[in-house]
Order: sequence, then structure tokens, then C-alpha cells
Amino acid sequence: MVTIRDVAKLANVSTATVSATLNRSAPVSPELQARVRRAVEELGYAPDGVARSLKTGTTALLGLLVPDITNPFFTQLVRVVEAAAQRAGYAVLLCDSDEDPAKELTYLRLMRTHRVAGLVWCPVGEPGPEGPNARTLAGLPIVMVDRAAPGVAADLVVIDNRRAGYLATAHLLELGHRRIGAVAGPPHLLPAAERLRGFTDALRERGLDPDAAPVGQGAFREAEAYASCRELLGSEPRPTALFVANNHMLIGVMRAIADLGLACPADISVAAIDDFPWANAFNPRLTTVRQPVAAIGESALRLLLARIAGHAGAPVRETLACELIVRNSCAPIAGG
Amino acid sequence: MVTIRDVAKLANVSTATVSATLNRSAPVSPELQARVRRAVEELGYAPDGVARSLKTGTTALLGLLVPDITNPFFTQLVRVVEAAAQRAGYAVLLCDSDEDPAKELTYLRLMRTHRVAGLVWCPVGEPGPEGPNARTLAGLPIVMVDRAAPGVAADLVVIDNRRAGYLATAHLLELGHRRIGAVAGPPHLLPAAERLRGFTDALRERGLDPDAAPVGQGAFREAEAYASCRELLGSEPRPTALFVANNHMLIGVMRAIADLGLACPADISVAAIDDFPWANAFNPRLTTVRQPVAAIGESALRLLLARIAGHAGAPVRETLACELIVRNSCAPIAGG
DNA sequence: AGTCCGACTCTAATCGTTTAGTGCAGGATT
DNA sequence: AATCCTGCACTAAACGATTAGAGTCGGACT
Repeated sequence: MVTIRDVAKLANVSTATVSATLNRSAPVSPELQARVRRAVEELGYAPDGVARSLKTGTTALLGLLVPDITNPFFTQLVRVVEAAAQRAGYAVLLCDSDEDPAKELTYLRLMRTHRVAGLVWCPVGEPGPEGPNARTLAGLPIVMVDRAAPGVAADLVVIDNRRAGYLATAHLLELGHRRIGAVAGPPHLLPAAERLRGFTDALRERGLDPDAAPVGQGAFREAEAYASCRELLGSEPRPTALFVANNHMLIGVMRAIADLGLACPADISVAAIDDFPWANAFNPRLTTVRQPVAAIGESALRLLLARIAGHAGAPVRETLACELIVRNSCAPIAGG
Repeated sequence: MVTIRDVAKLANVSTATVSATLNRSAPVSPELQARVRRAVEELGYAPDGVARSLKTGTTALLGLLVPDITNPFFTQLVRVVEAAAQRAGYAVLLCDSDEDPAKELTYLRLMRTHRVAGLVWCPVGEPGPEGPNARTLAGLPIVMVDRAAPGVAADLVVIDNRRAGYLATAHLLELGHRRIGAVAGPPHLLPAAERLRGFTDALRERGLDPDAAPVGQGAFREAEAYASCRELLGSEPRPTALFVANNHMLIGVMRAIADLGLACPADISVAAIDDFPWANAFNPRLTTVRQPVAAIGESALRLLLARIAGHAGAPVRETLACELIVRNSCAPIAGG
């Protein structure tokens, strides 16, 4: 390893001068600057970020902790955060908690060990037996995204999930559907609960009884949704439309519909939350509520960088709007 | 920040004893161990990974550099590598070069600065004006995945792309198709070239002239494939089947087919390389060649960990087999 | 009794930077 | 002429861990 000392020796200056030259942190005469740069070039010297971090107490590292990177929402978020972090001069330490509270805690510790400058965190909803205690998180700038960890006071960026649920359901109602089933997420997760609330809001607004609506609840996963959907579509009278609470579940639902020999949207209309790159290539093209992932990521990073820069004050909650993308998976009700 | 000194003071021992206790690196009497652990608990001490890294010269960090994280292949790879790294006690520093050689070089430097213990690297094929020179990479254990960087001697894990192209094409040929178009990737990328070679292999094997086959080449992207596909399907006589070289391109192709008012597989059969989670939920379900992403990731990490452990020797090249997944996007040729 | 050994424990150097504090030379100011 | 800046450059002390190497203290052996 070639160190700053080697450079200093070759350039016949002190290490302080090398450091000052490279970081422009103090004035250095043009002549010495030239000598230093020549030596750096000759030796192929690159400063050791670890040593620098130890001395300065900061790293150019941002943590990003997501519960499931295969979910396109988080995939896109990773991309956006990574790009924004790069622009701000940070690299990203990516961890996937896999929806597992124990792994999550391990990773939170790891973030601290690696001294990340800040953390973008999409918490697993369910706190484990010994949830992330305040001490693990103390002093670390954090922005939570999509979900809120219970008992953690940090900035939060979410979409208006209730409205998202409302938008999708209202669309189905406008097309004349009255018997609408819901494939909902796990009740303990904020987004799932809120989306379902939006669903019932819409029903109630049209004078329908939400309690009479067939609702299946389960994890935000394909298998659960598949089972849930088959059950819903087996009930009598069969729903004419389905509200689906997230992208993974939508896959399960579409599979179930196909396996039951039904056609979408002819036999059953489907509207879901979470747009994703392939939604527009499906047959039928899927009507979804799109989350502004780019805006979410940008907001999160903006808030986080402000906190890193020392911005104090009470935790901020930013709620972003989402948008209904009408495609072809919802049809007016037959004979409606 | 609470340091090892604070713990030592509270436990009334030396820092060496604290370190020995925590790392089990030297025998410590039960009594002192207890005192140390109590102090650690009381203070909520967590060792500083940065300081440790500086002293030991190693980090528990693995770099992962991919060209496009929105590509499901790389998304899955990220997941697999992240999980495997976690099992091996490493965290992952994720960077997305965005298919940009300049960004790639920046990130390679960053990996060195952060002193990653090793690097899993899916290179951008095209070397920039001043490609990643040997010095930037010197001494860093590297495993390349999917693509080979020109001029870099490092282990390489790839699939048998030629056979993948062959498998998909042979399937179409067996269904009776004779006029088969190819939506191929950029010729300078190894996987793209090899896959196209497998395509021509299959044609030749059946006595067809590969030069007569309509081939569109472009970046591994949706837009390019969309345009390419429209052109191919506009030619006379229209191909009855399409070979598509990657997942992004497949999306473009399916969109183009839909926009042209054609039905798949009734009017046109499609077989593609790269399976992805949604392929089975499309309508029609997509026939693809699946890459063993899990095996690829595991192999890459196995090789990398061996190199980190000091394993010397010439670069290894591992070629993994892939598998044709027959679904519903290919039909026997009408009247065939 | 004297020596040696094993089992702990401690002191202090070290990793590669950054940076406060000090020194120094030469020109401007009184 | 003495003093004071000002602008560079240097020395040396951190940062928080790990780890040689040295010291200590009983008990076992000769």
C-alpha cells in the first residue's frame, strides 16, 4: 500500500502539505503543489478512506435498508437513492432485511459499525422481541420510507396510501362495479391498513356496506394473494372486480385468474396499487395506482442530507400524492 | 461516542482485555469477562468498524458493481449476492454504473477508497477512453459476472450464452417455424454476441441460411427492442416467430406486438432469454431461457471468498448451464 | 529454597489520515 | 530599527481499535 508518507517523501515535503494539496484545505505554493501532484501520479497514490474516516469521524457512506429488494417498488427506490447519493458524493451500503425483524436489527447494528453518515430505512413493520432499541439508533440521522417503525422518531416519507386505495376503488365503482373484492395486505403494516381504509372509504361514499365486501388479508406476497384470490373468486356471488393492495399480490391475482380460466377484464376487472415497468406490457395492460418513486427517493435523500448537515428540529412527515394510471384491466360491468 | 477506553475504565481493566474478551482472541478470566460484558451492556458499546479496519487492514465490505439494477437479472443477482455475503459476514456496497464507463471508473476508484475486501463486478462492456487501468484494480480480489472486461485478468462467472440462444431458437424451429426474426443485443457485449451465435447455430443445424434471417441489433433496452420489433414485423414475408435476446428487450417486443394488433402466440411466437418473476404471469405466459441466477451468485461469491482468503492461481472461468422454460408464448406454426 | 512455567493482564506502538499549533522568512508598518 | 503581519511549511498529536511484547503471580518441580 502506498501511503501519504511515501508521497511526502518522494515530493520532499511533509505529509501535511500533501494533505493540504489534495484536499485544498490550506494554501500551498504552486511549486510544492506541482511536486506533490507529480509524486501522486508517479506512485498511483489514492488516499485511504478508512483512515480518513477514522480521523474525521464521518464516512461517505449512506445506509439503505429495505425489506425486499425484489419488490419493484424497492428496486426502483434503490436505483433512485443510489443515483441521488452518488450525486451528493455518497456511496450506498445496501441491506435487505428480507422482512425479518432479527435480520433488520443485525443490519441496523452493522450500519452503526460501519459508521454510515445516514440511513434510509424502510422498516419491517413488525418489531421483533427486542425491536431496534433507541440506543442502536442514537445519533444516527435517519429517514424512514414507506413504513414507520413503531417508537422511532425520525423523518418519514410516505405516499397517501389511503387516497391510493380510494382512487383504485373509485375507478372500479365508476365503471359500475358493485361487488368488489379486496386482496389486502397484512393489517399491521401501515400502508396495507391505509390502503384498505381507502377501499372502504370509496365503498361507503357510494352507499355500499364495506363490511359486506369480500376481503382477503395476507402478507404482501404472491402466494398469499394467489390463495386469497382463488377463495374470493370462489365465493357467491362472485365479485366482478378486484382491488389489489400491492405489486407482488397483483402477480398472484393474475395467476389465479388465469388458472381459474377467467378472462380479465371480460370476466373480472382488476385495479391495483403499485405501478411497475412491466404493468404496461401485460395482457391486459394493468390499471394501477403509481407511486412517485423518484420523488420519494429524492425527498428522502433531501431530508437525510439536511439532517446530516446538522438540521435539528422535530421529525418531518412528508406525504406524496399518487396517480391512477388507467389501462385495460378494468372494464365497465357487463350490462351495466 | 463510547469507545473501548470507556468500557475499559468502567470495567477497571485494560483496553487489551476488552478487545480480547469481545473477539475471543486471547484467554480472559471469567471474572474479567463478566465485568467487561457488564460494562459493554451498560454503555451500549459497539466497536467502531472504521478503526478496526484501519488497524487490521481489512473491511467486512464487499463491492457489487452492476450496470443496471432495474434489469431483473441484476436485481436477482443483487439479492443473491447480498444474502450470500451476509452469510459470510460481509456487507455489500452497491453501485450502479448505469452502463456508463465513466461512472464505472469512478465507482471502481470508490471501491478502492473504501477498501472493500473484494468486488463482484458486472462490467460495462465498452471500455471508456481511459478504461479501468490495472493500477486501480491492483491487488483487489475481483470476480466478474455475466460480462468480461477487456484486459482484466480475474475470475469470471458466465452462463453458456451460446447454448441459451440455441435452446430458444431450436424450440421455435421444432414447432415448425422457419422464418424466425432475432431481436439481438449490442454486438460488442459478449452475452449478446454469443446468444446471437447460438441463434445462427440452430438455424444452420436445420439447413437454414442464417444470413437470410431478419436480425435487429440494438442496446439491451426496451425502446430499442420496440423499434427493432416493429421493423422486423413490418418486413415481408413477416416472421412467424421471434427470438429475443434479453428481458428488457422482451418487454419492448411484447409492447410492439400488442401495438401492431397482433396476437401472441396465434400470430407470432416469442421465445426469449432471461426469465423473470413476472414471465409466468404474463398473458401469454412467456417461454424463456432461465439463467441460474442463484447459482451464478453463489459461484461468484465462492470464488471471491477464496481469492480473499489468499487463493492464488490463474483466473478461473466458470460457465453455467441454463434451462428452457416452456410456457405459452410459442405455438406450432399454423397449418404446420 | 530456588527456578520455571502457564495463565492472565497490562503497556504502548501501530494502522494512514487530518489538523491544531508552531516556526520561519520576508515585506509592510510604525 | 523594532515590530507586526502574512503566507507557507512543518511537527506531532489525535481518531479508536488491535496486538506484540513485557510484566505479574501462584503453583509445580527439582
